Amino acid sequence: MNDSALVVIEEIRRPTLHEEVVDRLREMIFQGELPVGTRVPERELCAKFGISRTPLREALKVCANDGVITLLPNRGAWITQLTPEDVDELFPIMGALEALSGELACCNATDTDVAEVRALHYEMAMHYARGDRSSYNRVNQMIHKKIMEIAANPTLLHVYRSLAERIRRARYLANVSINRWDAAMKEHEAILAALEARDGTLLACLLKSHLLNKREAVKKVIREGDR
Amino acid sequence: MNDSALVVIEEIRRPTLHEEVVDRLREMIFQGELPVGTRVPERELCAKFGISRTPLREALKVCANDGVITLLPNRGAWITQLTPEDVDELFPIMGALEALSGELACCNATDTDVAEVRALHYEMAMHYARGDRSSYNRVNQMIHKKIMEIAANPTLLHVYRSLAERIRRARYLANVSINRWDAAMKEHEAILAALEARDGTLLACLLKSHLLNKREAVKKVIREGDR
DNA sequence: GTGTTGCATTTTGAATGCAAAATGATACGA
DNA sequence: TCGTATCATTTTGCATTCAAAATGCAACAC
Repeated sequence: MNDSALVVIEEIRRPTLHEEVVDRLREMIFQGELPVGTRVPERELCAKFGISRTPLREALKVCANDGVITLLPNRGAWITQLTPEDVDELFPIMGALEALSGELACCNATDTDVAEVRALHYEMAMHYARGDRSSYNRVNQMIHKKIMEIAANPTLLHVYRSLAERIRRARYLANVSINRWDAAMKEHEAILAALEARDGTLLACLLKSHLLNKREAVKKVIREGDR
Repeated sequence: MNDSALVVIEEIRRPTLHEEVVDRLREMIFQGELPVGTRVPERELCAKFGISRTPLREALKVCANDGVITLLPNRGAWITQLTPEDVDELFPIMGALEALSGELACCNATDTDVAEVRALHYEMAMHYARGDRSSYNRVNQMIHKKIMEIAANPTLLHVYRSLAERIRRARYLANVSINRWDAAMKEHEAILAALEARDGTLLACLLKSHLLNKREAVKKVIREGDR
């Protein structure tokens, strides 16, 4: 057999319906189309997606396992309403994971990686200078995502994502009305410096506290009842 | 209405079939009844459990999301075969989470809590002295579980469990032939001391390295092809 | 008017049915 | 003999169906 040409071809991937539906559900919850604390309109969603109940219900089980949806036996599926206590549980965990991503990133980072983060950092600083919060937030996320990528631990990314998904909307809403922008920007300068210095311990520490600083803002959003 | 008598009654909980099946599958994988790397015999399991395919398949989606099972579209469900790389990804994450549990435990621990851990520690020391590995391992797990409980973060416990599930069998097999028993026992003495001193940072550090010390043993088991 | 009971309707959980895809076996050709 | 093509069989993904449970409402008793 000829093994010269085809070395590594990316596997053809056809997502099954339920996987697709999991993504759609998450997105709809984030967008507020499925408001927190309400019942999932099973029949309606089946119609909207043009599918039967089976794949939708499979997706609901998966989301329930991730905590995004709460399944009340015989009483339907509900969009999980986070409590402030949930947030207090989630943030330290995400903090620990983000800290780990920083540690690992410092071990792995090539000069190119660091340059990429630096570029993103300045792009973000630009939006900060212009007072463009929306773009700032977008690039901000890209930086954290990039650090996770440099950490090169797909499992870590998966775990982090599944936790982050639970507070994604509240976090977004909290970011819209960011009220410690100057402080956050300063923190990001320290984060970049730590990465450039490959100081894993420091970067871990910075990322952790940077995240924890958002906790109260997110709790506030949740207490104010979303919207 | 009379609200004097019924204050808090525990909710009646009837697990749905798919939840039950998730637990059964995990247990069967741990026991080696469903050997790693093999296909899940869907039809056979339905018969064995006396259920139809629907709840079984729902359970498979959930397990797949947790990484215990791998779903190949149109080609069935397979018991995930961990690679040494997977282990290298998993251990740092679990280390970070276990470290967090130590930190939190130091914040929360009452004297009663510490006394309970101390008692477990001595029980474990007893089994160590008698060379009873099986009992040692059992009590060992109880100590780590107790620290997680003291940390009082159910979400943390859930995340940790779902990761631990993936290497549960390999970890168990590695423990059976533990070869650094003396060192592990010493580490546990330091762990107890740190908890008694409520030194969260130290305890975090100890728990993390204690766990990481098991990594190579687990990888060895995996490379040797289970069994 | 308030609260309970019984019944019709809706929703849920799980079994079954069916079409598409994958698998395996056999026949055929180089 | 080795490889390819064809076709029957099995397995999978999803839709549909059905029984059990929950919900909503009206009739009734107090």
